[in-house]
Amino acid sequence: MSTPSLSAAPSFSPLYQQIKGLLKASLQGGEWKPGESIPSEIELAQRFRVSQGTVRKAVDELAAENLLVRRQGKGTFVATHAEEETQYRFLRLTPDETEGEGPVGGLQRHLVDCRRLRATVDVARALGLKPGDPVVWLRRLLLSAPAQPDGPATPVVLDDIYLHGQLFKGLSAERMSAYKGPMYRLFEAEFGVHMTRAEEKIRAVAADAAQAAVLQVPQGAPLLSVDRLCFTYGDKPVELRRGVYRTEGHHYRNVLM
Amino acid sequence: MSTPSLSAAPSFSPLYQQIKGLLKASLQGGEWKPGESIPSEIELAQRFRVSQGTVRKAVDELAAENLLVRRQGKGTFVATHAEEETQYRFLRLTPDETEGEGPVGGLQRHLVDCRRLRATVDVARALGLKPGDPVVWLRRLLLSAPAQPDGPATPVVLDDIYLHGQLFKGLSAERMSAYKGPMYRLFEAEFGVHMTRAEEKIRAVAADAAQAAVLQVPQGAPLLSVDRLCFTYGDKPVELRRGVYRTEGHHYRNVLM
DNA sequence: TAGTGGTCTAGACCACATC
DNA sequence: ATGTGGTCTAGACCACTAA
Repeated sequence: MSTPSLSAAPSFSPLYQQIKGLLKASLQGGEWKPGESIPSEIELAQRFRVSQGTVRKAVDELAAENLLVRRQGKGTFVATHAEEETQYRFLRLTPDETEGEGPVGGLQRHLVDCRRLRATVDVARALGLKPGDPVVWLRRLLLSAPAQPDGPATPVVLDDIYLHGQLFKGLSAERMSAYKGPMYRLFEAEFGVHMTRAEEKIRAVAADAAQAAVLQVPQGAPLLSVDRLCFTYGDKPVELRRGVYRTEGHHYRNVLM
Repeated sequence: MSTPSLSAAPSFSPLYQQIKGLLKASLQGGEWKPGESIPSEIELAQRFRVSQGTVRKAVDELAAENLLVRRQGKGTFVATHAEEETQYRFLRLTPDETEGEGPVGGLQRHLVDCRRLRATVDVARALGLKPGDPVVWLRRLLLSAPAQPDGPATPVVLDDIYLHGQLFKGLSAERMSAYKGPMYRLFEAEFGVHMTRAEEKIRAVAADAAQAAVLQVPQGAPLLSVDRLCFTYGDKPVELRRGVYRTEGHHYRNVLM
């Protein structure tokens, strides 16, 4: 391989970046599903006619972006929301006393409502749709494990979730309730939509009457408002989530580097 | 170099990890100051008696952690809070209308107070001190640029800052006010303390009387409470910052991967 | 034992900044 | 022209996993 180059690659970027793009395209195209293994580095090197080191650098970056997961001795796998470690990858709410950095443990999920609606202007804009396009709307509640066993669980999160209507066609309250695992795992398993990345906008708001009733706080009590826009492969927005969090006993944790 | 190994390295970890540790130690020890360049990869490779590729991997990781900054053709530099790009590296508050992902621009800083105090129990615990140990306390206000030029600036952030007393001995209101640049740059320049990392705990709270007055909101209005613990080299905690943010017109932005 | 990812080396060449 | 980081290769060997 005297002059390494991809056969028909007009763009002028490093080889490993081009490989990375091809791998991303394969992920987006569904050549490898979440949880599956991708070909070994040697195979990929042969396929793309580059050295193993170049493939390695591409895979390294995709692993750093949490699109792939490397496991020594076993292979490289497509990231999924199925594993224990990544259950609540996007939920940054943590009990106050916890020292172990872990996310909130022992949450109960409760689906309040699920309907098919037409996108409002702001929802449409966030999801890249036109106003009036179909969306799926979910409302669900998260309750933290009770202090004593058999004690009452306290509600901590109320989420309003808007999903891209085309991608989540058959979603219903029944299918949601039947599923035991985390929501993003269900989205992968039932609709083939893997969430890769999210952006959140956080504000402090006063609880309105409805929120106050559900979260068992006085009306006007301060709540954390978390607007999350969640993307799948190709940075395509597919979920808008408006959550309000109770932050007595819990907090939103973040690390800055 | 037939059998690559560090002369006296009893631990059993990859070479590049050991190199990384040595580089970190040099940063912590002040061999290279923020903004300065470190030796070239070739020099480091000779010093540590490893190949350039091994040094490269160590430096890559330190650059990923924002401890070093690579500049092609120029060299590798110790990260600093002086550059434009990293001015407000740790401030995640953003104007609502902004599309460009940038942090809040055109902020006015106003120092309200500055005293030497004795650490309370919680401050001491956060900073790794004993209760009663000396700390420096700062209160400062951030005001966003006015809508119209010559219009009134609106207060958006009220920070209470507690600093490790030993490290910030000569800090005074005068020195703070005299300094034009960002606070973390002053800390580097005047006290040799570079902030490497921070952890934040975010809650929604109701404005008390004092906060309401300063931030020009009604008492009881919801505010974002941001508790930041900031670390220097060696993960040593040196600053505890309790901020309350107004979030009408601004929001705390976060990206989840 | 074979296959995977992980580490390390040595050397070539490219892109960028500076003199 | 020189020195820096950036890319790419080829090959050796190690560590882990599974059959």
